[in-house]
Parts: sequence; structure tokens; C-alpha cells
Amino acid sequence: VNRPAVASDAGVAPAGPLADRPSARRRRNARGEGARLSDEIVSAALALIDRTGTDEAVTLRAVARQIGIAAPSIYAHFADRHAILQAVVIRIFGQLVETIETSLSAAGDDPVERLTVGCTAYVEFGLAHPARYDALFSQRRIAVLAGAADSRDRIPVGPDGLPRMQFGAEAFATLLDGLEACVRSGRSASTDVLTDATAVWVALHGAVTLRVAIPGFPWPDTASFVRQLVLPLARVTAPGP
Amino acid sequence: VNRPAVASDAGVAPAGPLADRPSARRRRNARGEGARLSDEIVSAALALIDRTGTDEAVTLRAVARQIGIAAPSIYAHFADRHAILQAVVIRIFGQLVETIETSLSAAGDDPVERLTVGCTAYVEFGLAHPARYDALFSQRRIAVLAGAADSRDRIPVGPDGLPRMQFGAEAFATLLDGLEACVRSGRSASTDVLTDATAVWVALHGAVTLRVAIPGFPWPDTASFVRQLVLPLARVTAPGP
DNA sequence: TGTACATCAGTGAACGCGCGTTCACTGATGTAC
DNA sequence: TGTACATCAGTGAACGCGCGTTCACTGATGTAC
Repeated sequence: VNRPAVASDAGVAPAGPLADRPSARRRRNARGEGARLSDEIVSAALALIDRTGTDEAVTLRAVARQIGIAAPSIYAHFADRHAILQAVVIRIFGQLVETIETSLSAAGDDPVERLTVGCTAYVEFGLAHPARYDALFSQRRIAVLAGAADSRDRIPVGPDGLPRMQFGAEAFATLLDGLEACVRSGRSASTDVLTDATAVWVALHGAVTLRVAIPGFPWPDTASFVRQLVLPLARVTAPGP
Repeated sequence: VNRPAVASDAGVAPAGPLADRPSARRRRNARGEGARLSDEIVSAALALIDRTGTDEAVTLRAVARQIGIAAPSIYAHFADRHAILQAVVIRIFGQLVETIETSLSAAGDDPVERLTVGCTAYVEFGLAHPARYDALFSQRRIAVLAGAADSRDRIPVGPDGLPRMQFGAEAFATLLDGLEACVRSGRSASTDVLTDATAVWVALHGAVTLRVAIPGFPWPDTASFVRQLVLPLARVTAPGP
């Protein structure tokens, strides 16, 4: 059992190990502000993911316990467990994009520098929050578990020929933009930006997930490893004269 | 509930949804051959992983149901659920290495061709058996769930300076050998074989896991995508005159 | 050649647990008259 | 200004489920005498 000790000064007398007692007293939301609980539920799910390392820990009862509400109260805000996880994934993608954009705003004008800075920020986010990163790409597994055979065609190609991802499209678009900027300024020899950006993304994703899965491996320094992966895959050429 | 329909011609009358009834009659092992059940347990776990898409489905009761034994019978062969999963991982790594070696035995002498053939076999194994591949690298998560803080240093560097992985070391050693052969024959400009092989491995791992996670993305053809990733990361140069 | 016995390969019932979900409900707060 | 009432934001008990694990057991089979 992974439950933290109940704060005894809250005056809560646990009725037994089965009781879903809140870990802290909670003031109910004022009338008309019930929607606040939606945010609290997502935050609690995120906290559970961080604390346990896996999104499997996001159960209705665990979320309710974390917030200090009764489990059935969640149904007023989310249809089921999967709906909570979906909201968490959207929030994490937002954090990822924000992290990358913050790093880019501090970077210079050189497109190659901007590309490596953004990619490094991506990898560092994954390494800093491995459970959150994992949640971003564990959705397929959930779909399979739900008995759905529709795991294909969930992220179709749009009419513009670009992949139309449900979430995370913004992060990939940033990578595409960065590579295009390199090509425009003559710093990348890429003739197929979509495919080359895909190669870069795949390498970054592998770097995050394998490092997290095998922490004892002699991994190179993050910044230089990212350059080692990104520069050749993005077909970056030596700076002009 | 994912349980297959019980074969009614086996004469088994299910006592209700809770009963752990075997899906087929089973002859008990002869005296002295009890160890055969170990293999059956691992095979059943592998079948569950393939059928459900996740190693979470490997529960003692599900394994027992699959084989047609009582759940407690497993304790004579495995200490707990984790021990079963560990045995499954070892078997899957064996299959992966065998697949790669079979592909190499059909390849020619050119070291670059051998490198790409082996890498393609790796990726194709992952795409053909995504749940098995996933199980190989989901161990960390299990360790965290077990409450262990020892997820670090589980794969230490050996006295030879090479990573000493518990499992999968053979597959990585094959990749190292392949890259070294390219360097020896002048087809790779790598000056740090360990780091470059790591980069290649990371890219292949990302290619498998991201493709499986986002099947609707416009992925390139596997063989050419593998070449696109491996050749630059392995610093392969144009063939000599 | 017969028989008592040890061993092997399991079985079956039961336990307590956490889970998703349902159901009828409660108590504070704003609003219509 | 008072009061009945609707609405909102939840609660608490209960259900059936699958799970890991324990316990005492069973029945076939080989072996010692």
C-alpha cells in the first residue's frame, strides 16, 4: 500500500484500511464554482503520476483520496477514468510545449542553435518528468485495453498532407518549423523536411525512453548526445563562410 | 472481461464468473517432470502479453486460467508475479537475438549491409510483436511500483568499460560488433563506437515505440527509414573506389 | 511378489484488498414571491 | 423583510469483481523392505 500516512492533526479517524478518507480537510466549492473541481482532479491525477511513476495509479478512488472528496463526486466532472487521463495528457502536452517555447525565447537567432536548444528542452523535459512523458505516449495501450480495435487511424493525415495529431501536434509543428528555418538559411541539406523531422523526433523519443528505462547504462551527457543525434539526422551542414 | 468462452465440450461446468476454471482439460506432469510447468507458465504469460497488448495482464490467476491449473500451483515454480515477468523478458530477449542472427546469417559480407540488415530485423521484431517489445523495457516501471528505490545502478558498467546489462546485453553487443566491423573496413568514420552504437540503438528504439504508440502517423517505409536513421548515426561513409 | 510409505504435483476454499460504479441522500446557498 | 423552494456540490453505503496469497488437503507414483 502506497498511501501516505493520514495527517492525524486533521481530526480524521480512519474507519479502517478500506475507508476512502481524505488526506486533508477540504472546503467545498462555492455555488457556481463547482467546475473548479475539474482542475483539482486533473492536478491530483498528475500528482499521482509523479509520485508513483505510472498512470496506472490514476484510479477514481486514489484521485478522490488525494483531493479529499468522495469517489463518486468525480462523475459530475469526468465520464470515467480514461477521460481524466485524457485531460492529464492535454495538460502535460501544454507543459511540454511551454517548456520548449521558453527555452527558444532565451535562444539566439541562429537556426541550428534554435533547433538544438528546442530538442534539448524536449529531452530534458522527458528526463525531468519521466512519468509525465510516459503518459503522453501510453494512450495506445489504453485503447487496446478498452477492447477498441480502432487504434489505427486515430491520428490521420490532414488535407494539407501534414499529420493531424490529436495532441502533441503543436510540439511536432515546432520541430518542423525549426528544421525548415535551417533549410531556408542553408544550414540543412534536407530535401524532405517532414521525414527528416520525423527521424529527429524518433531519436529524441528513444533517447528519453531508453535512458529512463535503463538508468544504469553509461549514457553520454544530455546536451552533447542531443547534438550527436539531431545534427546528422537534420542534415545540418557546416556553417557557411 | 476479456476471458475467452469456456469450451463447453470439455465437460466443465463453470461455477460462476468468479471461478478460476481452466479453459481446457490438462494432464498433470509425470513424476519428476514437474519442472515442465515452469515453461508452460512462461508460455502462458507470453500468450497473455500477445493477446492483451500489455504485461499488466500477466496475473497469477490469468496465467493459471490459461494453462488450466489452480493459481497456487504457480508458487512451486515462481516466487511471485515479478519472477514470471522476468522469465518472460529473458525469453523475449532470446527471440529477439535469434531473429537478428537469423537475418544476419542470410546477409552478405558487406559490413554496412550487415549493419542495416541487423537493425532492420530489430525494428521489424518490435513492430511485429509490439507487446513483447514493450515488456522488454517496462521493467523499470515495475521496479518503481514494487516500492524499490534501486532503479539506479541495476545495469552497471563492467570492468571492461562496457555496459553490463542484465538482459539484452547480447543484442547490444551484436550492434557494437557490427559497427566495429564497419570501422575496421573503413566504411564508418566513427571514433567512439560505444557512443555511436548507443545513438543508433536509441534511434531504433524510438522508431519502434513511437510507431506503435502513434500508428496513424505517416511513417516512412521501415527499411528506408532504418537506413535513414542508422547510416548517419553510425557515420557510414560512401563505399571506397 | 506384496505392501507400507514417502514424495511429488498439484487442488479448492477462503481471506482481505482496492477497484468502478450505483443509488438514495444531504445540507448549504441563492432566488422568486 | 421573510419564507418556501429549487439548485448546486457534493456524501456514504453498498454491490460485485479480480486480484495475491494462505492453508490444509489429495491422489497418483515410485521405492524400501
